[in-house]
Amino acid sequence: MRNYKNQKKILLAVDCIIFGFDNKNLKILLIKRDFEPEKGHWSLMGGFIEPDEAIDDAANRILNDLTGLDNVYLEQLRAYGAVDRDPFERTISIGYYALIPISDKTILNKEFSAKWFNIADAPKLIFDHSTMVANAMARLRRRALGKPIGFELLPEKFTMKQLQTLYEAILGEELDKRNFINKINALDILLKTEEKDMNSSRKGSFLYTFDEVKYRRKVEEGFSFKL
Amino acid sequence: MRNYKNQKKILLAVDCIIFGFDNKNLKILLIKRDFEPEKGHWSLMGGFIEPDEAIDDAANRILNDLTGLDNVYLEQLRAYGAVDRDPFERTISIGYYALIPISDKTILNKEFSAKWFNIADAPKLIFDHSTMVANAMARLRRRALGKPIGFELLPEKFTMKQLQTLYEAILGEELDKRNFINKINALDILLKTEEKDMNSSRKGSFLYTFDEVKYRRKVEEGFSFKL
DNA sequence: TTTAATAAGTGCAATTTTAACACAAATTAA
DNA sequence: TTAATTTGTGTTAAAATTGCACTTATTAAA
Repeated sequence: MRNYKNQKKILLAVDCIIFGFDNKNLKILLIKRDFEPEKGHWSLMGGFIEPDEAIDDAANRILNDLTGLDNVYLEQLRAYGAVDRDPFERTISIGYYALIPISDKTILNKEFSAKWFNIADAPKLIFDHSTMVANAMARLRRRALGKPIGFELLPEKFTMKQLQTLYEAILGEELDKRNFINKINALDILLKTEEKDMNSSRKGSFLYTFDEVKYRRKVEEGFSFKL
Repeated sequence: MRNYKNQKKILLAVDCIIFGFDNKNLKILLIKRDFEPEKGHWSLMGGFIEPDEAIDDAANRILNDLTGLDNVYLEQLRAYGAVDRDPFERTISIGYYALIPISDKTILNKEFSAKWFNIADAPKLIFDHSTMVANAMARLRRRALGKPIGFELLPEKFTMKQLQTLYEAILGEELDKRNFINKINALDILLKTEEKDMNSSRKGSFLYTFDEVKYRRKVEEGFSFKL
């Protein structure tokens, strides 16, 4: 240290762990890398940070490049900086995890040959990307226990079952239906609509939406959820 | 993205939030910056990352530069990357927080004019360093609720009172003595020695040490502490 | 039209965890 | 000998969590 002169600069990248939920499983969006090294292998979506670009902006840009989406839920995980993590050239990467809905409306940029994978079925990833995914999963799990989750991952209207399945997918364990409903209701963030979803059962199940104001308030406050 | 050519490199730094405990208050170690910009102002200890150096190694090196200590508890916080966070030159910084004992044996490198401050009394810091400290505090608080803490911050032998005071300093609230002792004992990580510390009271209070094996096991396992 | 099948919807009791609380014991300085 | 100080110790009430089973609505099939 002492001053800025003679300090060497380093390549800086962002890699995005993009989570989605298909009403059944938690998934991640991976791309097939089209340049060396590791060309043709599965990878997180990533890109380099420009000198005049905030890290958060770079993450948003990179995510938009792939999905066309803006205003996505995006949160920094941490920096990954082993010297040889990228064998081609020293690159430090900052991991971000994103939550997006899996929707027909979202058109993925063809250029990247992206594909959704169930977390459990994900292929081997390049570099330290598998570590990033594992870290992101742990982070998402912690987040689900301390703040409401689902707004970013579920369709606008959803059934109680879907919400429970989402929690189960994130936490990796089965939850008791009655206890789950009691706890979610205690949070007071849901609005029950008059509508029923008739696809899942003969009886049909009521659709809910999030009360966005209350939801956001709970996100701020946080809580300690024992599901 | 697409390839590595024409990608611009960026200056990368590490800044350390160094926590200590003087048996009374939680403190942070700050330095007086001796170069521009912001020369003469209080700052976190920091330095640049070398091209052939892992980020973790850089953090250890920088901490060692100031304290002479090795094998310090050091954990990455996150990366700070606003474009103008350092007005002199675009620099992305990765924050690390460290836990070290405040001891007479530790000789601080004079060159940095370092000084311990109570968290509450800390001066205004340069750049976004105050944000880093706030983030580190929040992280430390969360850590204290999920894993044992104290091994890195307390002297080898300590009283129950000291441990409680440490928790109170980290959590920022007073704790009930009896409940605290019950919970700590339930963790089963302490060894009671025969010795008493006679400084704090006429009666004297028993000294404890950590059972390092059990302590480390609990660090791995984690728990959910409601103090 | 009746019956069978399916998932939705609903509450309570037992257990565990957490929170609140006060006084006696040991020691030394006055 | 007395006063002052901090240590050390359990119980009880309240709150949170867990485990558990039957009825309802509806449609597809018989």
